[in-house]
Amino acid sequence: MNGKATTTRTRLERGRSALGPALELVHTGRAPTRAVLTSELGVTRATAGAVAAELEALGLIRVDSRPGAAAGSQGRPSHRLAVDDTGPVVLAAQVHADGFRAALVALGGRTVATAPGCVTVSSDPAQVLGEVVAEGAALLRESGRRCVGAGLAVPSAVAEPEGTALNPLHLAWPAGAPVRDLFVEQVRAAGIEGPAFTGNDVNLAALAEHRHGAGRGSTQLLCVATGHRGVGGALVVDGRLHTGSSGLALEVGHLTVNPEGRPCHCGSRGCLDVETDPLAFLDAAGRDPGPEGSLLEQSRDLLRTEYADRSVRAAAEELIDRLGLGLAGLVNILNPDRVILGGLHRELLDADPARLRAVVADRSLWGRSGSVPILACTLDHNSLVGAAELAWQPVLDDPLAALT
Amino acid sequence: MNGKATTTRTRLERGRSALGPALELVHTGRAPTRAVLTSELGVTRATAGAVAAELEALGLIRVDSRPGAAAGSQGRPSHRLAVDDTGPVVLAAQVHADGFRAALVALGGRTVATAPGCVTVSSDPAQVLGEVVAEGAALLRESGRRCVGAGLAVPSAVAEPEGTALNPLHLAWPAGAPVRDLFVEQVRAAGIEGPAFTGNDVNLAALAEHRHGAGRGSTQLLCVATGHRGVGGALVVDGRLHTGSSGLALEVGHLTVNPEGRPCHCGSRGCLDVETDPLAFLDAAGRDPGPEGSLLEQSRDLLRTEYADRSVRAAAEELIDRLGLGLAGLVNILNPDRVILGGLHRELLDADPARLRAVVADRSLWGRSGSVPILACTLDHNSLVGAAELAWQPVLDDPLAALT
DNA sequence: CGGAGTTTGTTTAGTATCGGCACAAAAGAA
DNA sequence: TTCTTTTGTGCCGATACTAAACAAACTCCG
Repeated sequence: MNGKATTTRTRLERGRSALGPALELVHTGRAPTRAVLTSELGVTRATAGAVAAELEALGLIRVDSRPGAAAGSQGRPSHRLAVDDTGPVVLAAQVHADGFRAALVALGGRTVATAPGCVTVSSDPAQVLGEVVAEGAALLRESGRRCVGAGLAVPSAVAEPEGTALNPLHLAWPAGAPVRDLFVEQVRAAGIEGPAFTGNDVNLAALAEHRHGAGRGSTQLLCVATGHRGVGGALVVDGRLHTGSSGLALEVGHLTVNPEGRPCHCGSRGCLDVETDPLAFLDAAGRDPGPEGSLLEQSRDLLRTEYADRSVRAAAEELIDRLGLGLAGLVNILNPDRVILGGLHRELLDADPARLRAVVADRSLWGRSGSVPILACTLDHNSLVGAAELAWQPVLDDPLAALT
Repeated sequence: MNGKATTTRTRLERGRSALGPALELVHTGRAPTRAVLTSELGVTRATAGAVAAELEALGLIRVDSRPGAAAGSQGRPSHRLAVDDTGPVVLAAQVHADGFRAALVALGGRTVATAPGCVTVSSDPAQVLGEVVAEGAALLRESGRRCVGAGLAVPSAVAEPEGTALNPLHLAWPAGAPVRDLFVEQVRAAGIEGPAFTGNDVNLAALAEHRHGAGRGSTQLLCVATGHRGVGGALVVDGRLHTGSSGLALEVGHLTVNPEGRPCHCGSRGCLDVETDPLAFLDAAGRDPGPEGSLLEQSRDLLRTEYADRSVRAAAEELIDRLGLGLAGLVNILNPDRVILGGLHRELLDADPARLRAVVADRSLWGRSGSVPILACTLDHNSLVGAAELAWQPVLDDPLAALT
């Protein structure tokens, strides 16, 4: 079978071209069987069989030819496809306002090991990245797995192609810190194999939700989220992040949603950033930020336990109206087929979904684009999973080239 | 050579895969010689030669092997490539507030025949489209050329996949008119060969500018224009129109650029639509729209001949500031690498480029994304050329399949 | 229980689209 | 003229498929 030990000249350069798409289908759960793989790829059964066999030989997927559960329909049951649990992993890392976290993530977005994370954050990016990579390296040693890449999520816009963090506001890092180079450096220093990538956390969360969460099947996915301070946005078009020409697309924080609103550091007033983040919510509800828990946690607790309180409810409705205005503007410009909200925005959606949807529909230009589904994100640690997606991407693009 | 009269089973289905990219390179002028084609395609000289020969055999391009002008460098001079002037054409049609126009457009965006157009516009879309298609059919008969498709530009958002005009405001057409189907019907009735497509005029103008005008080489091109009433936007990403999930992306007219501004039919105030279009300019300059010429022509005359007038200059500066605010919002969300302005916006840019660039830079989040080049469009009738691009697209995607 | 029908996997043969290589052709430079 | 540089062309083989026939594994129905 596939005596492929012959001359592999062009194989190494271009690979089997259906290999990448096939792996992506299995990776995202869209090809549970070989028969589905055949139709999704639009190739013959012979080709799909060869591709699946080659991916299995690479240790990336498992082809289960045993009968298994009845398929439900008649005809010969199809071989089941699944990512290989014992295959290679990538190192995923995330830095946020309250600490950092490292994890090993297998194909399919499955987290196979997580370090507890840390709550002390230094103002020196190199030190923080060194610590998080060290945790990842420890996980790798324990697991004994092969590592094929690393990804890092940071709460800041990351300029391409330089890989610099332009506004790491709540990390106390210097603006313009070369996070990508620093991360690559630390990964190399720790002896971890494979390429290393860096991206904005909301962008990566959107990527993760598109592949493994509430965004599956969407072709134009808009994601908006707020974690601690400020608001992030992301757009996934046909399965790829829309990063703009220099990685700065979807910086939605300075859409005006309240002309007489709070002053913003950008010089304007009533920006989405300062009108719909957790601090704005606590402020609108007349609460002072307490010492316990992050701003997001305090806001979430308030929304979930004291929603009956008049001031809490009024604050929620005010934020929902502002958020809806911003979303409507984005919907008019981007025309997504799905919107996913994260962080506090997800909590606001849960609190009063009808109100948010009504505001968006009212301010959208046409009924249909205004009736775009607005959903809550569904993955835990979606930025972390998204960082792993970044690292997996070369493998998904060309498995043969990436693993040799 | 290439005795290709054998079995053409898969050829008909998939075509030579480098054929489309090669034709696109010649079409957009990025492959003036066969040597450049070789490097641009990233294939061997042998492959590029075969591809060029096949495109010549199809009657799409001409390969000029005569010495010609000295190449400037040493070595054997490369064969020159050009689109075939005598090859097939597409029918391009445009409907706007002041009339309609039909033309025949060859590869390379060259208009080979134009009908004078008409100034009377009926409120019945079928009648207008029938007349413009009839003019196109007459041009075709005169020219004796082969027609491989037709494209139509309309001043309205066109919903996909239905092909309906959602807001044909200044045509007095009913909202939701099925323009795509009507156009296809008229094209079929006139006996014109090939598929027929319909698109928004600003979208198509952006496509044309990207391929043949000021947008060449851009990977993320933002285009904003205003012709008569209202403002249109378009985004071309990696050479393809970004239409959103249902064709409604880049409907930028209702960005708020002046919270205390003019009321807009959308229910809000100070929208880009009503703050930066020709009517807004005439209003700001204290002039009543006259009976002679379109609003755009009147505005242009005023700007070019009476810019010294205090009221005209003040009006221009007011509109520039509003437009800059809107552009800055779009730049923050889309992060384009180039911005092209059309219609009155182009005139405003010409009137005071420094002011407009300063406003955009000031309201953009980071210096670099704010310093995006802002240029005037360079093509005459760019919507018409864009409509032709739409019709050429199947040929550019797969020349063999499209011509058989 | 057993055949018919259905769906999927596998084998074999064939082919389109390239890459690699050697050589020829057309220019400038020495 | 001769050498060097650059480009075009013919030939061979490899890759990644398709097509078609056959085999396998299940359901359905009598």
